[in-house]
Amino acid sequence: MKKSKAETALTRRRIVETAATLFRRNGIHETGIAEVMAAAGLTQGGFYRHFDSKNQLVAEACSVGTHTTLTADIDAAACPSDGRGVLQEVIGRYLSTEHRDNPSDGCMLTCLGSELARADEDVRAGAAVGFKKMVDTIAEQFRDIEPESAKARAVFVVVAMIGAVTMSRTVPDAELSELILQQTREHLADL
Amino acid sequence: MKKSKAETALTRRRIVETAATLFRRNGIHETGIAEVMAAAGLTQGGFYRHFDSKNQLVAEACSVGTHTTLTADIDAAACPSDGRGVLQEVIGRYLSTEHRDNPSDGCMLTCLGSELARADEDVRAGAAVGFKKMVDTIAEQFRDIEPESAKARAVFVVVAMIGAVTMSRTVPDAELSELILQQTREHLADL
DNA sequence: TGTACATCAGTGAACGCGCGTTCACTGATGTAC
DNA sequence: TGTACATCAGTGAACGCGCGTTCACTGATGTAC
Repeated sequence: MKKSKAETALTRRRIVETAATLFRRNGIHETGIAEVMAAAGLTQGGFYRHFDSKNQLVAEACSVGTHTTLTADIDAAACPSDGRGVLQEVIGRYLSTEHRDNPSDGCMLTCLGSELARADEDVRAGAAVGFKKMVDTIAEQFRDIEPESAKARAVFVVVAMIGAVTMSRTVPDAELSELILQQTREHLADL
Repeated sequence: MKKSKAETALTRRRIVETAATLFRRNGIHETGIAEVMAAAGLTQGGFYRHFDSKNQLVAEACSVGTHTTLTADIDAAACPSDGRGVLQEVIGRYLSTEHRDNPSDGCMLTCLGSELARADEDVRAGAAVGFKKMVDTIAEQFRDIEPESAKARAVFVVVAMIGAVTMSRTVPDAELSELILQQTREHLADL
């Protein structure tokens, strides 16, 4: 059963990406090793050939999985279909009902926010890497102000978006959920 | 060992409040029945005399525990020490390092945000009650605009605050954590 | 180039622990007479 | 008011299940000669 190094690395990456998706969908604690491995087309026994512990997987999945979506969205938004700016497009996508309703394809920070806040420093450091990338990506769009101010403003935009999507997923009242997204879109557009 | 009705009700409330504190500190999944009961000065066996399941406790703890702190803070802020308005005072307290560093005394929505987003509808409904109270409390402070607009604005304020405190707890970088709180304070003050 | 051995990714079962839940039992209080 | 019984909050042990982790084993690939 020995695999080539390239194949092993590929398998490892597949496990991390599968885990990131499942963590987003069901949370870290609710996602078991066996479930991750099965979803990756493997059996649980093989897990420890790639990782020392579940916690190591969590840390990797968080640093890899946090920014992927936003980055992909930025790329897609780089040439927005309508006349709106890139920033509007990114904010609009993040605060969309699609993002709200599809956590497993979405932003990890929103899906795991409060779980990450209580996690090991390793895991939190991984999440922070993703957070900083999000901030930088947004900050780049504030071209008319100084870099320092742009970063500060981007920090606010990112945390407001995270809070908004989290709460829009929490309230069962559909109207209120919409209001949360819409209000956040409007207030952030005013910056 | 039979207790009077009043005593039983008191015990039940103590269990709910103890649970709310532990949930805030360690999360729902990480907090066991036995731990809650021990912290309330009881043994685990008695739990099911008061509740049908852990989930029922979670739902109650969320609806009770979500707004307590903010409400208490509003009351305390009703006569702010310095010249600032009540709104500034409330926002300042929510976005303080004290609140960030003491989750067990703080807002449940921030502590459990992403866990709540994936919870049963019962639990989410309980959390939504708390969320709406927070929004109403903030909206009352926007006296110069129409109630509808005030509510809409308050929704944004609340979700931004929740996102900010959650992320300020996540990033291990102390400077960035401060920046998150400070920027959110400033941007919300501008409303 | 061909052969023999070492490596190690992956398998599938088992272990051990924690946690939600159940249960037989206790004994103080409430209730019926 | 006093007595006998029923109730039920609380105890402490046990059950059963799921999950993280371990382990003996397999067999295809890499490596040494």
